[in-house]
Amino acid sequence: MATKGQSSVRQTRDAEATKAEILAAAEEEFARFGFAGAKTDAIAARTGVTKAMIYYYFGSKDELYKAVLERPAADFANAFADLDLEHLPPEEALKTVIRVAIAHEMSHPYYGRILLHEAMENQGKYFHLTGWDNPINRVVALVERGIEDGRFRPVDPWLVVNHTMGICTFYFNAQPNMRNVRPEFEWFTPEAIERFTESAIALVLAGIKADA
Amino acid sequence: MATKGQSSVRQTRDAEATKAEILAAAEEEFARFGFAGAKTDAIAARTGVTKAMIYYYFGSKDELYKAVLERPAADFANAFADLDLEHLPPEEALKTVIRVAIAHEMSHPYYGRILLHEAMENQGKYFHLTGWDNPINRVVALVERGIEDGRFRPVDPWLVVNHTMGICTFYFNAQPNMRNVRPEFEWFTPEAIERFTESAIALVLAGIKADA
DNA sequence: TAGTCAACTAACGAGTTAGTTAATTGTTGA
DNA sequence: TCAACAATTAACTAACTCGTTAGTTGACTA
Repeated sequence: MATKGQSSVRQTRDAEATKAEILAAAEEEFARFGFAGAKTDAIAARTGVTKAMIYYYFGSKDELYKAVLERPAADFANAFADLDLEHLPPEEALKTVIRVAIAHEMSHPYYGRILLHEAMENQGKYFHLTGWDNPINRVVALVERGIEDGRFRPVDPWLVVNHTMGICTFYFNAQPNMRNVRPEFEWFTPEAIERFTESAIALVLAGIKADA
Repeated sequence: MATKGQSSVRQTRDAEATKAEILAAAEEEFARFGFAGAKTDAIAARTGVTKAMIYYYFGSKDELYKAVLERPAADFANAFADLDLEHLPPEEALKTVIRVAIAHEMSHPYYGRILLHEAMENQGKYFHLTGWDNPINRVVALVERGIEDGRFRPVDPWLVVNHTMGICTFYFNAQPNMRNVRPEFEWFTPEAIERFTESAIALVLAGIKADA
C-alpha cells in the first residue's frame, strides 16, 4: 500500500480507483500530520500515480482535505441513521451507541485523528462538513429521555455525551503515548477491544443510572 | 504578544527572558500545528527576536520541540508530587486527581494538544520526556487500592484510568469541533469548568463504586 | 574608558513544497 | 479503424522553510 510509488507507468486507467487511492493516501497523511504538516508529494508517493493527479481530480490541497473530511462522515452518519435509538429503552440505546462508536473507531482508524487535527489546527472550521451534529444531538436527546423516564440521574446530558465521547476516543488517539506507560499490553486485539467496550459501557451506565 | 515581530531592535538584552519567550511561542505553534506543521519563521514572528535566536539557544527545530515537551512536564509532575494520594480514602484521592487534572488543562491550555500531536504524528517517541509515567502509575495504584478496600467494583484499573483521562481531556481538545454543535454555549467560564469538573467526578465515582 | 563577550540582527543559500503545463498514452464510440 | 477525449506523466516554476553566517550592539569589567 505504501511501497508503490516506484512503478512509473500505470497498468490500467481507472478514474474512480485513482480518486479513491488518492483519498485513502490523503486520509493517512492528514491523520498523521494535520493539514499544514501533510505534504502533497508524500500523499502522491503513497499512491501509484503522480502528484498532478491530486490537482486534476481535487483542484487543491484544501479541496482534497475537505473531500477527506466529507467521505467517512457519510459512513458514520449512515451507520448511525440505521440505529433505531428512539424506540429502545435508554440504557439499551446508550449501550448500542457506545458499541457502534468504538466499532467505528476500529474500522476507521484515521478518522478520529483527522477530527482532532481539524479542531486543534483549524479550530473546527470544516467540522460542519462531517455531519456529526445530527448523531450527537440524537444521543443528547436519548440521555434526556432517560432522565425524564427516571432511569438516569438528573445529569447534564451534554456533559454526559462529552464524557462518553472522551472515553470512546481517548483509548485510540492517545494509545501511542500510553503504550510507553504500559509497553507489554496489546491494545487492539479483538479481546482487548471487547474488554474496553464493556468497561466503557459499564462505567457510563453505572455513572448516570438513577439511585435505587 | 503576537504583534511584536515588527520592532527591529530589542530594548533590553536578557537571555533567560528570550529563551522563555521562544519556548512560549513554540508551545503555541507546536500545539496548533504539530512538529511538521509548525514553522520556525512563524515561531520567531511570535517573539520579539529573530529566528536565529532559536538556533542560538536551542540548536534545531527538533531540540526546541523536545524542550517544549519537557518544560510543563515538570509543572504537572510537581503539582502531582505534592498530592498525598496514598493517605487519602480512594474516593477522595480520585476526586482530587480529577480536579487537579482539569485545573492543569485550564492553566496549561497548549500542553494536552502537544501530547496529542506527539502521539499522532510522532507515535509517542518523545513521550518519556514528559514524565507522565509516574503520575499515571500512581492513579492506577490508587484505583487498585480502592478495589482491594472494597470501595470500588472489581474494574480494570488501567481502563478506568484511560476512561478518566479521556473524560478530562476531550472537553478541551475537541471543543473547537463541539462548539459547532453547541454554538451558544460558553465552554471556559469558571462556572462551566466547575460544572464540568463536578460532572466528571460524579460520573467516574458512581461508575466504579462498589454495589451497595 | 577601552576592551571583551554574550546577545542579537539582516541577509542569504540549499533544499522543499504547492501548484502548473505541455506532451503522451490508453480507451471508447461511431 | 480512427478520431476524440479522458487519464496520466515528466518537467517545470515561484514561493517558502530550515538552518547558517558575517557582522552589529549593548553591557559589563579591568
